[in-house]
Amino acid sequence: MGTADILTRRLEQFGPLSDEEKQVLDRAISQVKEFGADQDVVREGDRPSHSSLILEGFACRQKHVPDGGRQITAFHVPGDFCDLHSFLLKKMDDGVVTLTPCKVALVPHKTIRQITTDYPYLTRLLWFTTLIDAAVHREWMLGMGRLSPSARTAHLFCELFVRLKSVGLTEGNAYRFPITQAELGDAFGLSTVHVNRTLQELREQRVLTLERGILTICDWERLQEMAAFSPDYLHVGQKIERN
Amino acid sequence: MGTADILTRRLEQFGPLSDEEKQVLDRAISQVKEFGADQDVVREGDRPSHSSLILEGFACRQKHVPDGGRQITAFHVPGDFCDLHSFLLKKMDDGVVTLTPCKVALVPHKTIRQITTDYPYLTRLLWFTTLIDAAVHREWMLGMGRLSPSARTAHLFCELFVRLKSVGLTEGNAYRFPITQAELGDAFGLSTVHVNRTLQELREQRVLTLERGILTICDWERLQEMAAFSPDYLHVGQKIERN
DNA sequence: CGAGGTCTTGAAGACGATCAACAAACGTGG
DNA sequence: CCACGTTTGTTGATCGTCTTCAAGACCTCG
Repeated sequence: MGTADILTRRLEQFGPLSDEEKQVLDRAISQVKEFGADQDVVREGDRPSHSSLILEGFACRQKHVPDGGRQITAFHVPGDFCDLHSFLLKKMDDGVVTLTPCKVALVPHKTIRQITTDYPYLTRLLWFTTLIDAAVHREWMLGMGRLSPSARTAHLFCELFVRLKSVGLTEGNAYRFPITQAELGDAFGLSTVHVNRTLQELREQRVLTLERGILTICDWERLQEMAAFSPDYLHVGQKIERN
Repeated sequence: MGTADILTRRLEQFGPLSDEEKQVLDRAISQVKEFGADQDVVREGDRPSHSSLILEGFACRQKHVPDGGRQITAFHVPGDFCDLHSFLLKKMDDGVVTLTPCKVALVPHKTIRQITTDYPYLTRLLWFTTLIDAAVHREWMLGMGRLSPSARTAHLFCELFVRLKSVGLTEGNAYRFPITQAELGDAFGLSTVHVNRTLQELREQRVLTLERGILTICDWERLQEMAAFSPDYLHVGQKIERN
């Protein structure tokens, strides 16, 4: 097993893989690329010839708005195939940007195409991961449209806890959270100032602490409750049948 | 050709279909169901055994919020496979509700599974449509997070014009728009009152009229400009290669 | 013609944005 | 290891936007 280790582990969450399938995934990676923080992995409007799998670090997807601002549409953590959609969509409607230094594996679209022809089960697994992305989008829409800023913030912390735990990147009830308040604002549709005040509110309620890039959940039950969070939409541990 | 006509026409937009593939799609429909307005097609939390294709009428997808409200996450028009994602996601994270009386075709998940095994090209086309759904979600997030209410509203009118045109449901620069202001509010994350005032603003600017459920675009250029609309994300007319 | 839903209007108040200034943390090089 | 500069986080005050509540007008369909 090479660098595809994290990809096989991620997909195995959703169903067992044969040795052959694991090899196919391992060989699918053509290259591993390193990025610094705040660098473009793929730009909005690009037509990439490969998709990117995050091996290490945090990244996000974003769309620009005419006046110079941006909307962050997703956060990505190791194991995420952050632009798998470009395999079929061709032209990127959003861009991928690193939030921290990242190690990224590249998988040529040609290889993915071959997988869709020869490995229907792997295809369903890959399709499945893009459907989860869409489910996360919907949950974010709910947050932006109908939840209070504090609920929205609490919700993100819940979501990331579940997602990071599923790839082994939590320590107890804490995890690394290297996202700045300005970036949170761009994700929530709030000003940086308001994000700051919202975080203070969560701290005052003693449901979490956030110091030096480490987020610690003090009261998981109450955090979920404040966020109206249910992990169902993340589909962790759901199995796709092989046949 | 039977009721799958609209499905083949929709998918043919994205690449040619062989006679065999058309037949497969035609036979995939197990049943056609009629719904009145404001009826559940699939409920949030359901585990349906089939997916629904809208043949006639308008529908939406929605998520409930604890306090009794809802967030509409998508509008659906004829030709849309509104819950294709339930094929792999199993448990619905959102619900499908009709906005007007609808005719809906049901396609068993078992049949879709078979297609993913035997027809890789059809599979890619179907996957593609779910990726467009996700791209629309992202565009809505941009609207909710970063666009003014009037831009958001203008954007929806642009989007629906392009989508309805692609299935032949526009007449000149007008189309049927049976969505109430309360429903728009649930989609935009705005109060009904504010939606009303926003529509007045658009009318005063003479870019559109909306009377008796007919939306007429008076100034397409300016409407797009106000909305920062570019149809790219809808990928109409993009072709998927067969091999 | 009447009833229910939808649209419209006004006024009050809550909420979040913006601006500006300062504090704290971080990292980089001396 | 400390000094310094830059980025990130924090605070207060003001202003505009959107919500809420409540009432009335307008459709539309039986």
